This record gives sequence, C-alpha cells and structure tokens, in this order.
Amino acid sequence: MVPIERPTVTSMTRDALRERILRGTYAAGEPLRQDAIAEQLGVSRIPVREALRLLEAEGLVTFNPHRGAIVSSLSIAEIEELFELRADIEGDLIHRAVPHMTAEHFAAIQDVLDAFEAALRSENVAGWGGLNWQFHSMLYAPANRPVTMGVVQKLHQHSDRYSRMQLALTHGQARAHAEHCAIVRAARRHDVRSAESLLRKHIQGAGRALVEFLRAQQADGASPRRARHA
Amino acid sequence: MVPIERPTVTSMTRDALRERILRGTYAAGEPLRQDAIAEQLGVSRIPVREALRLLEAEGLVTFNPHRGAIVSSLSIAEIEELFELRADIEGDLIHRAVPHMTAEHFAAIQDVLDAFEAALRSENVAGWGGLNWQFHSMLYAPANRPVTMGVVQKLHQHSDRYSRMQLALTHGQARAHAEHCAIVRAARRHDVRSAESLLRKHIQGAGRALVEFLRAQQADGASPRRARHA
DNA sequence: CGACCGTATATTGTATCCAATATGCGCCAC
DNA sequence: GTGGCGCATATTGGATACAATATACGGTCG
Repeated sequence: MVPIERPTVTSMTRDALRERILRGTYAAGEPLRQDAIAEQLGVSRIPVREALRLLEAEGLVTFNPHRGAIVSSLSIAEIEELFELRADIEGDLIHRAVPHMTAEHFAAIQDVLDAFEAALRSENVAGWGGLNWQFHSMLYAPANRPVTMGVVQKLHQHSDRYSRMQLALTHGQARAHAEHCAIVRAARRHDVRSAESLLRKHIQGAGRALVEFLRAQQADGASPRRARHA
Repeated sequence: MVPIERPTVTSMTRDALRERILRGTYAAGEPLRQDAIAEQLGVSRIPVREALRLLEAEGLVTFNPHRGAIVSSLSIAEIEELFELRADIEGDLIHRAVPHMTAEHFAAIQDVLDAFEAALRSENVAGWGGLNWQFHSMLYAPANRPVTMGVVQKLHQHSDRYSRMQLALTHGQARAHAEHCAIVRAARRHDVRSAESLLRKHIQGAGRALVEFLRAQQADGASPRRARHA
C-alpha cells in the first residue's frame, strides 16, 4: 500500500512550474523571478523558492547565487548523450525485467498502451509525457531495481521535455507507439534479446530524431538565448 | 574557467549536514528536527529547510510531509543494486575515457593517488571520501560525458556513505588503493579492456565486501531502527 | 476493560519583513 | 571621449512570526 499524496503549497507550486517548463511556457535560459511567480500563483515566495530548489534537483532549473534561477538547458551534445545513457540503462533494465513478466504485468502495460493510443487520436500532447513514462516504468518494474529506476525517472524527465516538442511537430508519436507495441510483443514471447534490442533502437532513434530536429531548428537562426546548465 | 564559489548560509548548512550524515553523526532513519539543527548551527530554519531539500535531491534524506525529514537509508538489496549500477555505468565511462587520456591526465591522476596514499598512511578517513570521488571522476573526465558524470556523482555520494564505515573498519582502503593503481597502469598501456575489467571488479568487489559487512553487522542483532527511503 | 474520540502539544508549512548582494546608470577624472 | 568609481534599484537570501497539520495522551462511552 502506497501512502496517500498529501499536497502542500510547495508541491503544487513545483508541479505547476514543472508543467510550464515541460510545456515550454518558460523557455530554456529564461530567468524565473520568484516574486513574479509567487504573485501569479497566489502564494508567497517561500514555497516558490522551495519548489525551484526541487526542480533544480530534477535538473530542470539552475540556480546562480544572488542572481536567481533560470530554466536549464542542455547542449545538443548533452541531449545526444542523455539518450545514449538511457538506451544503455534501460536496455539493461528490460533485459532483467522480461523474464519476470507475468500476465498481470502485460495486462497493465496493455492498458497504458491503449490510453496512449487514445491520447494519440485526440492529439492530447500534454498527457503524452506522463503516459510515456508510465509505459516505460511498467516495462521495467518486474526487474525490481528501485535505485536504477530512480535514475531513469530523472533522465526521462529531462528527455521528455525535449521529446515533447519534437514529437508534437514531427508526428513521432505514432512511430513511438508502434515501437512500443513491437517491444511488448517481443516481451510477450519472452524474447529477451529482441525486446532489449528493440528498446535500445527505440530510444536511440528518438534521440537521433530529436537531435536532427534541434540542429535544423538551430540552423534556422532561431537560436534562443543560450544558458548552459551548471 | 569555473565560476568562483560564493557561499551562502544555505550551502554551508547543506555541507555541514551532509558531512554529518556521511560521517554517521546522524544515523540512518534518524529524524532531523529543523529547529534543533537551526539552533545548533546558529541559523534560522529557512536555510535548514532548503539544505534538507538539497540533500533530499542527493538522496541522503527523505521528506515526509508534515512529519519532517529523516536520514534515508537503503536496504541491503538496494546497496547491492547501487554498486552493480555503478559498475555498469562507470565501466562504460572508462571504456570511453581511456583512448582520450593524455600525459596531463595521468599526471593529475597520479597526484590524487599520491594524496590518497598519504591519507591512507595518516588514517585520514574523512578525506578519503573526497579523494576517492576525485580519483574516479578524473579517470572518467576524458570521456567527456557530463550528463553521465552527474549521475555517477550522485551514485558515489550514496555509496561513499556506506563505504566509509566498511573501509574504515576492514582496512579496505589499502586494497582499494592497490586496485586504483592497477587500473591506472592498464590505462597507461591504453589497454581499454583491462582497465574496464579491473574497474568493474573494483566496484563490484567493494560492493560485495560492503554487503557482507552489513549482513554480518545485521546478524549481530545490532539492527538500528529501519526507515526506508521513499 | 477496551476502543474510540477529542484535545493538547510538538513540529512542520507559509507569510511577512528586513538585510545582503548584484546589476546598471551616471558622474567624474584623466 | 573613455575608463573607472560609486550610488541607486531590483532581486534574492535570511530571520521572525503565525497558521496548519500530525502525534500522543487522557477521558469517556460501550
């Protein structure tokens, strides 16, 4: 049994800010003025500061002492690395998970896949990020590797932020969904090697597509202000 | 050029608390009363709270809404997993790093090794943790993988906490030092496979020794209060 | 005699207020 | 005219004070 979520102003502020950063409402490199945010959300600055610190921990925000927080951004090289790292770690996870998968696991995974397809049809971009993580985490859950899962969740947080824009613009969601289904089919056959290989290709492919997209965008001269992540 | 460190009360509080947790002054599962800490350090509760949040991000403490923070602890299974994960990620890092190592890298690494040996002789347990991370991070730096390095640093933070007690009590430091030297020798030969293999064994061995140590300690009935990490 | 409910206390969560620091502009000297 | 110094302002960092929530104890009812 999991303890019920008891929301505090800080946690709600954190969620609100995270959503805005992920949606791109606050662009990368943009400064996050504490009092402005506090006023917008109708709270005091204290929970805003704590929320920003939490987001710093998640890597979404970077603090400069006495100068405030900015939306952190990764260089294209770092994004590339991020997806390579994910492919490695998650490949290992699914490798460990597949042998332990039961009918219940597959049923739960199928539910998420269905929800994903529904979101795809209704073009619900916002819901996509959450469902994607749900899918991946359920896929790895049978591996029973809580520490690794914690790491992966943070990496996902980062990559989702960039994935969202790319997928929304290039119709990558349909492809992602198809690849998800293929991975699950391999897992159902208990074909460990195929499942791992498909997953790795899935992640690497998404990374490559994203990097390509970003390079093209950058070449357009639409270079937003740069602000490197500490 | 790296921006100079501009200390704030929050960051100093964070460092003080981290040191205490790492040293074991605050045992695992122990509740961290904000006002008590604030009074001890002669600051108000605000920086204490922020420091605790930062440490939460590092995984050293766990927050329970309205019930406060406790020193987080990992189960033995999780510690085992932690070291396996480290072996995987760091193995990959050194694999990438060795081909790019230059004479300057080796010189810098040798300095750390020497400092390590000095610390070993003077039985400076406190300095050990920092030097160990310095050694490992310099070993991986030529791989130029900043995102992965960030992940690894956090994993080290965790494992160092447990390593310290084990190494201090079982004279594992000498062995660790010898293994470090062997890894560097392989790297100097540009023998990628050996370096990676030695590193993996180094980490896995440390993990196994630690787990053994913890199991023995636990069997002694000296089981401290359990408080699982969320 | 036991279980449940209410209140009292301790602790965290949040707001308001003050201090310290960074940035930008204008003035002055050279 | 240009470079540097100093003040003004905006913004964050920190302290104090207050509100909300959780735990524990004791009383009461079944």
